[in-house]
Parts: sequence; C-alpha cells; structure tokens
Amino acid sequence: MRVKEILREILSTSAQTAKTKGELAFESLPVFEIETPKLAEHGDLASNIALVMASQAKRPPRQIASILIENLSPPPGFLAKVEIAGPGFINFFIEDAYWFRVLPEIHQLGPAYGNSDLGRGKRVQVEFVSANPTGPLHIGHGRGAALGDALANLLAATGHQVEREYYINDVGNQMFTLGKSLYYRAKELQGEAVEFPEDGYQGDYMKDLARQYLAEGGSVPEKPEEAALQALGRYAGDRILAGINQDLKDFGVTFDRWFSETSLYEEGWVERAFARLKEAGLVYEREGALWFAASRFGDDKDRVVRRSSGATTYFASDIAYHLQKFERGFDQVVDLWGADHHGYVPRLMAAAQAMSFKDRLRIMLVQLVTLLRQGEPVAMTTRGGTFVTLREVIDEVGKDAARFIFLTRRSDAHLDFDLEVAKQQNAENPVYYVQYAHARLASVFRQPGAEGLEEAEPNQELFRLLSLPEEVDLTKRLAAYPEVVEGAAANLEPHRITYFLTELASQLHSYYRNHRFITEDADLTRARLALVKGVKTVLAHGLGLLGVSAPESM
RNA sequence: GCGCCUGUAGCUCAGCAGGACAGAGCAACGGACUUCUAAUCCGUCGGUCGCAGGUUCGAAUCCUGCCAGGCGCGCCA
Repeated sequence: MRVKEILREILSTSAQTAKTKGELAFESLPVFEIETPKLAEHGDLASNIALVMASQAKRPPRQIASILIENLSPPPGFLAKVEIAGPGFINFFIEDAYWFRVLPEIHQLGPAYGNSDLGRGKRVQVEFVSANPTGPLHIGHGRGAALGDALANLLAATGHQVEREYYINDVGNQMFTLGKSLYYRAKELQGEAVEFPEDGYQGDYMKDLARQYLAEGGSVPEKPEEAALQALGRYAGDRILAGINQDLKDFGVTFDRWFSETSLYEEGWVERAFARLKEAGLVYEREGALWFAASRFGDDKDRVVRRSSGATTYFASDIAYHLQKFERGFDQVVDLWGADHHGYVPRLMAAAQAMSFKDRLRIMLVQLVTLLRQGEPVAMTTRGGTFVTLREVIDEVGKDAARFIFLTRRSDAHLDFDLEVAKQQNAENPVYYVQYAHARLASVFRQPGAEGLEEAEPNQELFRLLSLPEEVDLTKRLAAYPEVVEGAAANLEPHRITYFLTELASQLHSYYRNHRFITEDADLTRARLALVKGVKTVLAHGLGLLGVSAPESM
C-alpha cells in the first residue's frame, strides 16, 4: 500500500477513535488533503485535516491536530516523526527504511512499475488528429498527434482499454475542390494555359500529386466535369491520406481505426441520428432547412443539420458519428480538437446532451502552435500553401525532440515551437537531458564492476547502506511515480510526466556526478545499483508513455 | 459586439481540483573532467504571480470588473 493511503487511513481511524472517546465532535469527516509540502522541513507528507475539521469540531486547528496525533496508531517502522506546524498542519516524517520498500517492488514489476488498474473494465476511445485529407499534416497536427498518443498511452497504463481513432472527412465540397485542384495542376503540366481556381489548394504538394498522377498514366478529361472531378478528388484524397498515415507512423503514432465519414451515410447513421432527434422533438423545419434546437442545451442558437438544398452539414455528420461512437459502447470518449474549432464545442455538447451521452464525452482543445525559425514567426495556411509540414519537423529535429517539446506544455496553452532550438542538442533541449540520464545508467550497467551485482535480489538490509540524502530523495521520487501517472491520466495531462521525468533526471545527474555507484564495497555497490536500476526503469517507463525512445547510449 | 484560451523572474514555462517564506530550465556571472558518458554537476544574480475589488483562518489558484495577446462567431469543413 502506498504511503499516502496509509496516512489517510490512520488519520481517519484516529479521528473516529477520538470521536468515540468523546475528545472530538463532528458529524462526518470532511474531505482532507495529504500532500507533499514544498519544503523538506515540513516533512515528507502533510495533512490539512485539522484545519478542515475546525469549524465542525468548534476547536482551534492546532488543538485538533494534537488530539489526532495522540490517537494515531501507525504500523511499526512507518513513522519517524509527527509534528504540528503553522496554523495546524500535521507534518509526517516517514522512516527512510520504509521508502526503500519501493525498490524491490520496482525490480519485481520491471517495466510494469507505474501501471495501475485505475481504469479497469473501462473502454475509452481517443479520437485525434483527424485532419482533412486535403494536404499534408502540418506542425499543429503534430502537437495533436503527440498529445493524443501520449494520452492513449497514459490511459492504457492505468488499465483502460483504449482505442485510437482517426476520423476522415471524406464527404462533401472539399473532395470536389481537391479534384478540381488536381485537374488544373495536371492541365498545367500538360502545357495548357489554364487559370488555377482561387479556391483551389495552392500548395506545391498538389503539383507533385498531379505529376504522380500523370506518371501513373492517369487520364485528364477535356472539360472539368463533375463526375471526373469527383474521381480525381478521390484519387488525391487517397494519396494524401496514405501520406498522412506514413508521416504519423514515422512520428510513432498508429491508429486502431480510420473512420470514414462516408460510412456514416452508407450505414444510415445520419438518418438514425435525425430520427432520434425528431422523436425527442428537437429538430424542426424552417426556410426549407432542417434545424437542431441546440439553443435548448446552452448553445447560442439553433443549428442547421440539413440545408435547403437537401445536403447535410458537417455538423450532421458529427452528431451521427458521435451517436455511432457511443453505440459502440465506449465508457468515455475523448475528442482532441484544434483550438480553432472551439466555437464548435457548444453545439456538439448540445447534441451530446440531447442524446444523453454528454457526461461520457470529453472534448479537449489543443491550442495552436506558433512556429518560429530563429525567433521569427512562420506564417501558415493550408490553402495558401505556406506551412511547415510535420514531415519536415520530423526530418529536421527528429521524432523524439518534437514529441517531447509538444508535451512540455499544457494543451490549453499556446506553444512556441522554434525549429532551431528544437534541433540543438544542448541543455536548452530537455529531451536530451532525460534521455542522457537513461543512457548514462545503461552505461553503468555495462561496466565490468556491475556484472552479476544487478541481478542480485535486493534485500532490505542492504538498503541501510543508502544513507545519503540524495539516495533517500531519489527513492521517494520513485515511490511517487505511480501516483503521478494516475494523476496525469485522470486529468488528461501528459505534461505532468514530462516534468516528472525532468526532475528525476536532474536528481540522477546530480547523484551520478557526486558519487560513484560501483565502489570497493560490494554490498554498497549492490544497494546503489538496485537504486539506479529503479531510476532507469522509471525513466524508460515515462519516456515510453510520451512515445520518446530511451536510448542505451548517446 | 459576443464566446473560448492565455497573461507567473530578461526569455520559455511548471505550480498537483486554495494552504505554510512563489519553482525549474535558458540567458548573465563564477567554479568543477587522470574516476561508471562534461549532452553533466555546484554556486550567484533575478518576481508588486496583468490591474482593481471580493470570498476565506489562508488566494498565483475561487468570484466580479477592467486591461493586453491569441482564436472563433456561415444553410463552409
């Protein structure tokens, strides 16, 4: 059992005991915190229980704290010291020997240390990237990809059954525009003086695609007839999607399912969604169009789902898609969207509420990435064709550095991504700092002096030799790891892992620099190797969650 | 005009669903390699937490109002 849980239990028990003995009066035990204080003098863990009980018990917090401490019955060898501090905090100092219990646990669990069963039995879907197949992925998509993948990893590590999904908008106008763009680029290549349409996709990738199309013997009709353009659009869409798939693979991201919007129509999901809303009286006709009464669920206004032309809207597809998702039985669905779609959230949530799966849907917004090159912003628009692709970023700075940098920010904060900084392999680039810690340890275990010793079953007696403050602190950090993973998963915040790893690496580097692990004393060596083996295991686990490699050497 | 996100050290950002004197990296300055990888370590310098009120025993954190930056407000996707 974890230290925090033990404390919570003995504190609750103490309060109940005091109540029974008539020393404290309270209706029900209020919610209290147990947390790691910022300052070491305040102990390993501290609780505000006395402060939050004060109003109910009608006594000063410090007095309550003192009563609670008197009634405490901790397990033997657990507590070194308990203090009342400040306004009434209870500070707990845990026996060093107790912390070292985590080391055998890590050795035993190996790469599974850090996993938990928090989400056991829960099916979760993470839908991310879902970029329209009208052009290559750009750097903003990269952030979404890194984040979605790390989230999925976190959820999987905490015992959820996770599915990664990519939604393909392959219906409607944009496929037609894509076909039109291909058509005119092909005509240009054939030497015809045509004028490229203003609403076409300007990027050079369309020229490449046209070249490829012609090289494969594709035919270009005389006139831009609709059917021909649709076919060209499908061709281009397929090729672009294949490119996206490849880019994502090289970025370390794979999906369990690529979901086609078209299939929603083929399988009747859109009609099913309409029928369901109709039944509930939430759609109506006006000016020839069909409207969903989104304003009844907190949206600004009602929204069109079928235009007067008879064509359904993107929103209609999305309602149907989410209905389909929940019919698949997910306990939770996480949608990762670019922040430029945030205005769309209320209407989808309105639909979710109307169909009563609102509490199972979580829409996360990924703020935009401002790309810099040597401090200068780079303008990006897909249509205008000026943008830095994810492919370029992977080629220039590498998958590991890119993913790590994307995950050093909260998702709802804007991100400045400087290509030149990301490329540098120095201290400004935290990914190498963490990877280097791992590589250094790998090197230690390759030393002749480490032979055989690392295999030794670590026993508690041995850990008495770990008396340095940094050794105890490092162990405490390792012990905290599973909780950090759970917190990151529960709050959908992968950046917590990034920060944890940077701190762990920092502690390790400092320890490494000041002390030798392989020493004259075989027992001490054994103990220290057991400790740093634990560090190495946790570093590898954390990097794995982020989708960043843990190199054996650098 | 309305809505969402952001505003913490010169720069880039953390701050764990309010807690004890606000943290890290970079930059600047000064040190440390005959020793398991110096992509490292040690030290110094640096902040009215955008501003003003409010709630609380206690606020960077919650509420209100301003200010600044970003994004979005279609029978587009």
